[in-house]
Amino acid sequence: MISQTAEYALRAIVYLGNQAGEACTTAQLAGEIDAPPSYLAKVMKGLGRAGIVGSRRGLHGGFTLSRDPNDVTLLEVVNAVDAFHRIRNCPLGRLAHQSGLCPLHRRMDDVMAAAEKSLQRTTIGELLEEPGLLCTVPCIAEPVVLESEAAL
Amino acid sequence: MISQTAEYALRAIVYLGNQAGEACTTAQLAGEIDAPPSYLAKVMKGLGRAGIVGSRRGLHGGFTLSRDPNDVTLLEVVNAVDAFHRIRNCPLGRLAHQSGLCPLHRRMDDVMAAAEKSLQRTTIGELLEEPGLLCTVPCIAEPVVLESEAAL
DNA sequence: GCAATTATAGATGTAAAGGTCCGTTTATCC
DNA sequence: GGATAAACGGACCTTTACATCTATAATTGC
Repeated sequence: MISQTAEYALRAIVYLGNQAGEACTTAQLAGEIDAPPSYLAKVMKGLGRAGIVGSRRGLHGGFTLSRDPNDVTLLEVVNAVDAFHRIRNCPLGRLAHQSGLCPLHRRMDDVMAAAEKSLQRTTIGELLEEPGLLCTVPCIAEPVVLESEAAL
Repeated sequence: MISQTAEYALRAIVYLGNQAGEACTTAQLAGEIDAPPSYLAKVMKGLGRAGIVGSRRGLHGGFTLSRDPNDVTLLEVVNAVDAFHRIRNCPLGRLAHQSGLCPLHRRMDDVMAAAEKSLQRTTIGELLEEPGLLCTVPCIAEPVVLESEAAL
């Protein structure tokens, strides 16, 4: 549902939203949100095409949020890089189900619909205003050493 | 979220649930639920290991539901073949978020949690009792000709 | 016991998602 | 204008999900 690509996109947008208009290069961003730099470049391209971020080339260039964070929903970000899929027709192509899915797929799509709506309800702005630290903004933060590793 | 593999598994279980104990071979099943036979064989193995279906080899063998359909949840079926993933720790491994996710991942996991719960609430039995035709039980059903194809 | 039928196991192939690399273009600084 | 720093575009590689194939083991009917 949320691909790795969408994860990167969301992290990047949240980070940019916190930067108050300061341009941020792909390399910087990649470091901050812990994404592979060259792949992130691709993801940012997608966000640019969708009009969510703007970009400037050359020295002191980089990416900025091009819209009000309160106006950008999580769903928009996800859809920009990796479209969210609802079940619109019977996956088996049954004629009898052209209008109206069977009970199974009705439920499945209900789940999808709820997820979609939930992503649409939340804006980047809301996340920025919430008290908790954003994990794209590490303060005291250090990489976690897992118990399994620590035991070695 | 729901992989192709999970789709096949759910279709198969729904179909078997409707067969009232009659054993069904992989080849038969594959035809009915429109899944690649040799791949379905693998999927069924997974369902067998999870104890959801039982199998018999040899002539007149095949698969049967090994439990009461009212007792098998959609989530169980999905988990049997392709575990459902929640966000339990900060994906960036931030120490500051070992207990409690950041606002972004809190939302993301909320979406997952809702989906998980929704899948857990519904049983195979409920689907079988619903009025609509199951699309794994084609009656009048013929493959749909899409408008885009019909226009050619 | 033999032939047919079926699940089981595992090796292999294919397609899509995830990820890297490099040359080109645009902008800035000196 | 030359050097540098960035996004851009596209070719390429890698990993994983999806799918196929073949051989083996269990079961049945004769």
